[in-house]
Amino acid sequence: MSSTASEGPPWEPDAVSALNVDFPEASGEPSLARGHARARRPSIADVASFAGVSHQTVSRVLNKHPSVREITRARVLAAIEQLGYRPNTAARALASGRTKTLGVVALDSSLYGPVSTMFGIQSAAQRFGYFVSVVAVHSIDRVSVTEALSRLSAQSVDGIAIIAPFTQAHEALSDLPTGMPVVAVEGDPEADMSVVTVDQVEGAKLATEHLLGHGHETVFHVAGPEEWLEARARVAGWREALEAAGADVVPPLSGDWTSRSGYEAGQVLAKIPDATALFVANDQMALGVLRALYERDRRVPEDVAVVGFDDIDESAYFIPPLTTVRQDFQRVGAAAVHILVDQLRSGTRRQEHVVIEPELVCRQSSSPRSSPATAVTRTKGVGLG
Amino acid sequence: MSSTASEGPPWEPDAVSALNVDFPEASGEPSLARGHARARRPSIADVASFAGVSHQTVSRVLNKHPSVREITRARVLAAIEQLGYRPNTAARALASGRTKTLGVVALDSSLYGPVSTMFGIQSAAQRFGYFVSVVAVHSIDRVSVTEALSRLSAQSVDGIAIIAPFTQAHEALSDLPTGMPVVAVEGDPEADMSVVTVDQVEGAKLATEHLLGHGHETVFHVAGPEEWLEARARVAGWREALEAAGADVVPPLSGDWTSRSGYEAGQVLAKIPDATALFVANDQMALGVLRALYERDRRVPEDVAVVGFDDIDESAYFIPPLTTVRQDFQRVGAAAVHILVDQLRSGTRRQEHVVIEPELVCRQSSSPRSSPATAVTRTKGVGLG
DNA sequence: TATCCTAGAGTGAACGGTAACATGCGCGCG
DNA sequence: CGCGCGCATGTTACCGTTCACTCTAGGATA
Repeated sequence: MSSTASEGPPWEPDAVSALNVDFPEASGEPSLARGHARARRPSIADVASFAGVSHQTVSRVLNKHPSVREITRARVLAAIEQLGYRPNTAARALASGRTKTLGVVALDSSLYGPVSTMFGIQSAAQRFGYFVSVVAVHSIDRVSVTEALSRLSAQSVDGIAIIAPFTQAHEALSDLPTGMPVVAVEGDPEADMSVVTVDQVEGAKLATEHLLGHGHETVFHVAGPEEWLEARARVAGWREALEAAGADVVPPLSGDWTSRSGYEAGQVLAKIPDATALFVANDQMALGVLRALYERDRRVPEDVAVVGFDDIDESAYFIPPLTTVRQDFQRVGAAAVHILVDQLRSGTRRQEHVVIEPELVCRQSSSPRSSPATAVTRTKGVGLG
Repeated sequence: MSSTASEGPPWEPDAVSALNVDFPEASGEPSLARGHARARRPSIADVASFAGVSHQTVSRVLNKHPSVREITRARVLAAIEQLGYRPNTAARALASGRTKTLGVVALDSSLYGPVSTMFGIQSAAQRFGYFVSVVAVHSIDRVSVTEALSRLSAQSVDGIAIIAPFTQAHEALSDLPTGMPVVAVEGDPEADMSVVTVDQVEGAKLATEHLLGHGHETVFHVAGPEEWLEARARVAGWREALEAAGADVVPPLSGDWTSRSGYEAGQVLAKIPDATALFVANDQMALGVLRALYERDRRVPEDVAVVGFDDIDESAYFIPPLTTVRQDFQRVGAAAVHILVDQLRSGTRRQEHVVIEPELVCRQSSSPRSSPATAVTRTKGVGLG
């Protein structure tokens, strides 16, 4: 009768039913609890006998097998709805070997990049009907990563994403079962596995060229920890841009991503008269740098221009608002999931390298001071070159 | 013979074996991959026949059943080690009904508090041998939360923690199957379920009293969004402190936790000459406030004293360094997991309310300016009363 | 018209564990 | 000395799906 509703069972991630916010509150069918009937959850067999078909037919409907007559399909779906049936993931996993779960290895820190990436992965996975199981590691030594992978593999996840931008992480991956799809997020593009990265080199170039374009002789750099691939790539991009412009390359200072380390680097840089343009490898450190400059009465941007990296939410409200390089972590996460799902579907294990382009966001910290009101709201990359 | 090694199988979270970083690299037993033998993973039956016992005996060893002779136990463990056996979680879940997985409903944002809590939960869960499955929600309307719970319940997690500090979240919980242990993190202490909270009222009082102690007539407040219980509790604590001191209660402004909203509030407050002391409901907003005050040439702390809430990593490097209230999210997460695991073990569903005390961290933004060097490093709550 | 193929449906056996019950054996007790 | 009890172990039945077959009817093909 009312065949206008979306096809397929209600728990499936389905673009149509996702939009269908038509919530029949008054309906007799309770959403999660079976209400008064304290019996066990209905199984596929219950559905089968209720619909008058074999359990296998129900299974076929559930898995969208083509050779099921439309009328039968409808009867089964009706039975499913009636009984409030939900498939048992454990049983499904046992029988099929697939868990519909992706594992994520994430660094146990509130760093903006990793966290945003994790949520990006989570939301993309959800769209594809996958669960996400997170294992956090305190540090990315090989032992920790191996142990994390071991946990995930014990849980027999279908695929693994590692947000652990270290070379060591790649080594640990080598002793994973070979069948398991893996993607390294912000990993080494040279590694022999699928990788999703933001083009850090390009981002660093954008930042450096932007500063050079304002007439600075050269650009000083506060780098991230050497173990981080991102930190290295940003150094490389910065160096390339300087060399291309024939500018001096002053050895970079290096921090550990924290505001504290940025502050310390800033204290050094504030004493160098020539340091009129700074490219800082992330926004947190840039905050520390700004503070150090402020304490030494070096005005930003008049005396020193500063550019950060990441575009954290707060950077538009630093003093002064920070010019920075934005990375679209949502897309990074989505790309990672795409790769895993593709490999899962096709069964192939080809290596894919997705590169996402960053974007320069110009604010006051790198340009002659303009009126505050406009400067604060103007966050899109308005070229000043 | 060599009974000095840790008891029990190697994958178990075991304090002893966790410390045992004695990594026999040269051992013939591959850690994850079965190496050349491309056969399927060994099952409990393989272990049983290898050890010359029944599969049930193996199961008993795995589950630490008491009545297994020591010698048998050793034989089984040896077989397990030999074959590199790892239990199949899906099969275990199917047979036992328990998945050893905790579900976490988290807000899809990089807000410091929720993220830190999530990692706190993750690491505590890991200690207890539980996996963590995360479902992110974009907002905490009832529909989103219900859907998130539905996903977790489909995955048949053993227990659920909700980091969603809204009253609506509680409503959604009501249609969960009644058997499922649930804990609300930063939830409503009045709700009829287990709750872990930081004492927000107390934290707000600390902040307010601190400011009053510096001789300010009254304290203005920039609150968080009204839907957030934490925001409300902070308002309540602030109000209580003011009333206890007989100070005026000026209606609070309210923001949405972002620096932007703090900036907007700050623009208003900067115009009010009486506003010499501000308590801002989180550090991000405080950043925006500081910036607005800076633009209007209101000096902090000389003209206006500011106190934030959360103690994010960056707040020590704001201009000036921010006095704020620290919450120990690691402990919050641990407490939440404790409650769930307790309920799981005992089978009871008693309500527990754990309250964690916050701590005031004094920095320059609220006190007469001292020398920068000491002020930056002094982060512990040094009373200035 | 006899034969083959295919769509649609059913049957029984995995999948890898846990749980309940059965068995054998040594030992204390009336 | 027979009985019952508890320990150590084995046997068998699930748990809820998917998978590899089988079966059947009807249409195309020769």
